[in-house]
Amino acid sequence: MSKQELPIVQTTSCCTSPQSAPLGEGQAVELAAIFKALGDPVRLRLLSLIAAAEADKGVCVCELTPAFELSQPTISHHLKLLRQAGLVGSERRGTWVYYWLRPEVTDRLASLLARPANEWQAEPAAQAS
Amino acid sequence: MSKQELPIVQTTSCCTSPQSAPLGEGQAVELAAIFKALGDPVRLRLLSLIAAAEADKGVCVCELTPAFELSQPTISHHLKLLRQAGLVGSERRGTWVYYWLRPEVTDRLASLLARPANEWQAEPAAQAS
DNA sequence: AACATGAATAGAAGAACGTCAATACAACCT
DNA sequence: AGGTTGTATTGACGTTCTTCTATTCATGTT
Repeated sequence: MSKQELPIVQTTSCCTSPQSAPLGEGQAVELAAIFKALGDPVRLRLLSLIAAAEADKGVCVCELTPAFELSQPTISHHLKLLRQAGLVGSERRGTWVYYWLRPEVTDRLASLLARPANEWQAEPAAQAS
Repeated sequence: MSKQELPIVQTTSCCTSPQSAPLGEGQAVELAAIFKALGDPVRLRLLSLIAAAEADKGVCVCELTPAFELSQPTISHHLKLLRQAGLVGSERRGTWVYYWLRPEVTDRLASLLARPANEWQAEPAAQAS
């Protein structure tokens, strides 16, 4: 049970099958899973709290849970979904577990949404300055 | 029944209640609704097809439906969700209905995701060039 | 006016989701 | 070793979502 799920996205994506259609089925499934993780108010607020922390430090779950009027298992569940989507990473430090943002993934989504008129195809992640 | 739903987002958002927390509850609900609309492979592909078209022309539903192995009502339903999220606009031209992208909304999401370490707060829409 | 075609709506069935209470696991501290 | 605190997992319940078939609405044509 100590299996750590792999993130859905590989930012170094090697295209699935760039046929003719823009955004192939495979990529659509992959991206939709990430957007679905963002499609909940609690998870969005969690992510914003996590993103607000210093990247290398991370945020303790013990700081996140009391920010919501939800049970601790519910918060834990949402954090798990964010992690499975690849949006955050997590690590245990002593008694506490810390979560941090993975900007590669959010950047990928941002670059995808930023130029919708252009290419929605596979994009080898943003190489922003 | 001829009521045209209003998009969820008003890009000229007048802040709900910028308290202390990053991304207030209200904004989280609002944004999550948009991300949820993106959280389905079919809708993502629909959006990419719509985005690929010339902005002022739009895409006919009659071109979108045969691109999927789904029933016509199902496609119609997904298009409705994209429209309710404010991601696309639609218009009837004679026998056919056309859909087009609303870049203001996708741009807003992009700018939100692009700088997660910075401010997730209310953002008066991107004022791109 | 009747008909044909494109698109939206209504209603239903099954799967997936969000939440909780209860429990299990992990690490620290006597 | 036993107890305490922080976090994750399990199982259940009600809601929401995706999809379908059947039907209705809208427009254009004969």
